[in-house]
Amino acid sequence: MTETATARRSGAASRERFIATTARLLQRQGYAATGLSEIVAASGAPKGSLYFHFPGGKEELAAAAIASAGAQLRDAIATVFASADDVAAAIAGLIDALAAGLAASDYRGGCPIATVALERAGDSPLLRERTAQAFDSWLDAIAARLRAGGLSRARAERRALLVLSAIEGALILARAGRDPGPLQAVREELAELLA
Amino acid sequence: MTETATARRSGAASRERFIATTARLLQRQGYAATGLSEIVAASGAPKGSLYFHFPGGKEELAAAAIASAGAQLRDAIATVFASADDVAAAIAGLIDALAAGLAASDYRGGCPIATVALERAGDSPLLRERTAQAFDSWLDAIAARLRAGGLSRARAERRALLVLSAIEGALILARAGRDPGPLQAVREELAELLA
DNA sequence: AGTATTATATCGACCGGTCTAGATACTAAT
DNA sequence: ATTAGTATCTAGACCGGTCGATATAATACT
Repeated sequence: MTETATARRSGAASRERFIATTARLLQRQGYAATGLSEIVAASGAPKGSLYFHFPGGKEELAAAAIASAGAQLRDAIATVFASADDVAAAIAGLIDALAAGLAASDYRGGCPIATVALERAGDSPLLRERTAQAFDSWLDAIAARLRAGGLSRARAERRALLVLSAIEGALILARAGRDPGPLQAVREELAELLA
Repeated sequence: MTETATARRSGAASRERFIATTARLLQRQGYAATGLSEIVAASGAPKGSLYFHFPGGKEELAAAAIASAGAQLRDAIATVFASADDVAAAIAGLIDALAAGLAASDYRGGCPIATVALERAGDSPLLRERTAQAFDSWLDAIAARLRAGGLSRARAERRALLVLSAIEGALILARAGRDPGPLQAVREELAELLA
């Protein structure tokens, strides 16, 4: 209840470092391939600290990392959308930003949560739920922009599903092929559809 | 070169069993979470046999499983397409078949190779290449159908990328949400676009 | 006899997780 | 204002279990 200030500040800092490190590793290699030792080493902290901040172990840490990465991308989507004139430009801008990030990571980045979603959806209800929530938050952002562009609520939600699905799929294809082509194709096809 | 017949037949049979078992496990839990012990146990074979058939170990076995699953889905796509009157019906039929398979697996199935593609694209050139080849073979099948529907080669290839991307993405969203909604939305939106 | 295949035992390395000890910093009583 | 007390957080050793991989022997077939 009565919480000490400075002790918590330092503690919260290393907690955030754990989350950020984990999010990056999960994005690149998924859940099962990311060991706690690797997380601890990359965070520059001992293993005991990790289990102080995340008593639930790897799963709780991953859940926090997924939530963090989900919120971060949701904000990034909102930022891109805010500086776009029309719906087509908004989607194109989002895809371009994702394509740039993917290439910058030498095709190791991609969606920050898709890998974990696929790996753990069947076995971890917690992670399944967290990934689903992140996807939903992105869908909400896209659908809101589509509604602002004149679509009805139902149509906007349906179309947002197409847009996000196409982007997620294109990120997979681009990563497997080490080629931004799929993202460009999706951008152009969606531009036609949205026009 | 001179290969014995019956010994190889029995050997080839267990080789196929390894591949089929591995393909199923990779689809459901990915590469890193699937142990060789699990594969061996599910195959009903000893571990020594596995390393006789796949001296390259886990990676070679996974590559064979990916190739097998890729060819199998390519054939399934061709089958669905063959019994569809127009392009829109062909795509809708494919999505319906995938949605049915996903629900039948209690949302554990999905794309047989996407998880491995995301997990290992950055670390295993062999698996990256194999997953990319499988995606390409599906793209070819879809593009061929689109060309038969009247599109030019370039437009068909671009649109096939959108179609496959949207399907792959919808499979992720559906799995994370345990809900066929994303697949249905993509089917309906694509039907409009293709009409 | 000779090769192909199976079968099992075992390897070192690393897995996620737990434990205890110690350092740090804020609280509260005097 | 000092200091004893307490909660927070760090630190690293350590656990049983499982990982992918290998070695060697036995079996089946030509």
